[in-house]
Amino acid sequence: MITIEKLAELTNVSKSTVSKALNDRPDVSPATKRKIQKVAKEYNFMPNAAGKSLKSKVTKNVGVIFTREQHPLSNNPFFSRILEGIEAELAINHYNLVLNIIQENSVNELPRMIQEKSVDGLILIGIFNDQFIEGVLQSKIHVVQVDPKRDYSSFSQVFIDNEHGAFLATQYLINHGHKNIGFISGELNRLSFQQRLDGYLKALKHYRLASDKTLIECGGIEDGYDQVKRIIKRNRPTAIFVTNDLNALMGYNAIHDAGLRIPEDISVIGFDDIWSAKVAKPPLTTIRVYKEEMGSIGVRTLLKTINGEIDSPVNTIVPVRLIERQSVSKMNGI
Amino acid sequence: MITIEKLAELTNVSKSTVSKALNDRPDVSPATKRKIQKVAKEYNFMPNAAGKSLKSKVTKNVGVIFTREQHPLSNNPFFSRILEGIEAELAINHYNLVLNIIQENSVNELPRMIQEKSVDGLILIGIFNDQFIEGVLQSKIHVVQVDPKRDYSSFSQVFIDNEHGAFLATQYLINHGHKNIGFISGELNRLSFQQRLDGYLKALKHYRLASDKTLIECGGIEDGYDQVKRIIKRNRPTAIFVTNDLNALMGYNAIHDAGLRIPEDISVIGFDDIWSAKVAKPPLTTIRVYKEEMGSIGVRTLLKTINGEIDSPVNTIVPVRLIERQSVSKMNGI
DNA sequence: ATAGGCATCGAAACCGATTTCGGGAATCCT
DNA sequence: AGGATTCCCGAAATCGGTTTCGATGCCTAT
Repeated sequence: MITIEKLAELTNVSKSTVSKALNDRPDVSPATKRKIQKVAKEYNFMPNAAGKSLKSKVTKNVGVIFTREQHPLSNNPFFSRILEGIEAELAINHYNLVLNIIQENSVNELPRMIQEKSVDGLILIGIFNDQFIEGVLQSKIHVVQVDPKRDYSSFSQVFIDNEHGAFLATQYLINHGHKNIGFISGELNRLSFQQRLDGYLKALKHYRLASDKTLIECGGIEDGYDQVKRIIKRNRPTAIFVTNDLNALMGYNAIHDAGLRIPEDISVIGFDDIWSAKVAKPPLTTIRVYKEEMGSIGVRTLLKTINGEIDSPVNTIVPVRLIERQSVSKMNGI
Repeated sequence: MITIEKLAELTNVSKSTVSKALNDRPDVSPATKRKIQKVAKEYNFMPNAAGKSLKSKVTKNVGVIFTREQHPLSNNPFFSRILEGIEAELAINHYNLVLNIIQENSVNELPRMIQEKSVDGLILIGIFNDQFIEGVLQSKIHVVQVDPKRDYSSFSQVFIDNEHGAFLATQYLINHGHKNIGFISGELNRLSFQQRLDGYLKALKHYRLASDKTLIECGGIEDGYDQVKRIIKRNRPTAIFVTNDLNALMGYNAIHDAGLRIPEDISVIGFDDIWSAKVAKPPLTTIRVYKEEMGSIGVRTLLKTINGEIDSPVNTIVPVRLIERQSVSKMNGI
């Protein structure tokens, strides 16, 4: 492998001049600049990463940290989509992506890449304990949080428009004549679920429907099957808004097992628009979340703060959209 | 951030001694070793990655490269599972994971991480063109290929036991009384599909059933819906072996649209065991592939070759298992 | 002709680690 | 006691870049 030193010999200049030529610095004559760049290309020269970052303090790496709960992350359909968005955006900006997956509430030390100073910035997705956040904060590294489960005001954040999405979903059910609408979600201490509940309640209020606590099922062991089962037994709704597709599809089975049909007996609407939603029987009407875009936006704002174009945290909200399929029916008279 | 130089001042020794103490070299007295390590822990010292790898030539990074076709990789349910397996195994071995996703047949240059010498080894998943392979080869970097689509004999490889899995699936259908068994797969130039076809044919031969070309549908635009549709129209089988779950589930819809029931009219068996297979209606009987394990094995053999414990390529085949669910029925008389 | 200014280049320091090698002190052997 | 080992330790070189700053040569203005 060729080094800058060898290039200097080949072109009969000093290695400082080579460095300056390759970085297009002003104090090199256009002629020698061209000469050096030509030879560099010829020999397929690429500066050694370690040498470069040792002095310059920039690594051109960004760390991406996901947290998982018990279950493998792969079950989270957001994971790969967001990751792919992040990867693509980093690639076109010539940054490397260093991936880390950590246990949600493991109190282990900071990832090595932070302590070793081998990343210029960090993208966080998931739930992090205070100790972790504290450590990141005092490492002075640039951070943006994607789809935060709590409000981390010290970082730039990329949000899903949860409230609006939930509003759309609920509104859609209402417009189809449903008045008895169930709501199912995970723990409300996850920001996104709280916001989706807010959107649901807002839509009910807007259309002057009473909200009913027996129609709402949040948290506990988040299992669409059991949640749907309970809500059907307690107060038979004509439609259920399950705030993520994974549980909506598990809810499908609960509905079938109760001897009911979708959407004739019960309508279901989801949130996320994962792949399985499309091939489910019946295909699930849901709120689409632009996952790749979230990753891409996260990267773009991170790079801006790395480059000093942003000095204080900025929050951005990415829109959602209702995808109409076949899991919602019109009620009588509509 | 504290450096080795500062540590030297704090402990009143030279920085060479500090380095040796922290790396547990023999020529430092136990006493000073303890002293230095204590202070290092106290100040939370972590050696700078760039400085370390510049001289020592080891980066403690491994590159992971996936290829994708047109579709986003996220649609490939193997992606996240294998990746997660890789991540976990790298993490416990204190390696960083640098992720790259490239277009399947883009002739672009080698990923920067290779040219910059910022990884100690490479894990490849997918299809790579010859130019790429050539580049990797002459970069002298250590490589292992996971689930290869062709036989890259110059690298260590981790295979799925495709042939045996296909044999198991076909055998299972035969044991349930099916004689007219369809086979659907992607292009046979993908090694895994060829091997699955081999297993299918082997099982037919073993049970003395004739194979029938009109029952076999490989490649083209790989779309389970159309493939199943065609095969049903051409030669109505009582069971179909679709060699990946994704297409098997799309095939479900084709069967339904033809007015047929699963498994009463047509049995279906898949391959891969993706998440959706479990929640489909009916739940899909399939061959489980241990995806995390493949990633983990890939990493382990890579690290072994990095450490010089392996000098020539080694292939490992990871077993599969039949997961019995409800998409296959017994034929009359069984 | 001389001073000042500008463009171009290179020597050397530097970044933070590892590693080599030589020297001094302590210990061993006869 | 004297020589040979062994044990510890540090000075300095090294890895591959970047950056500072001074030197040189040429051009211009006076």
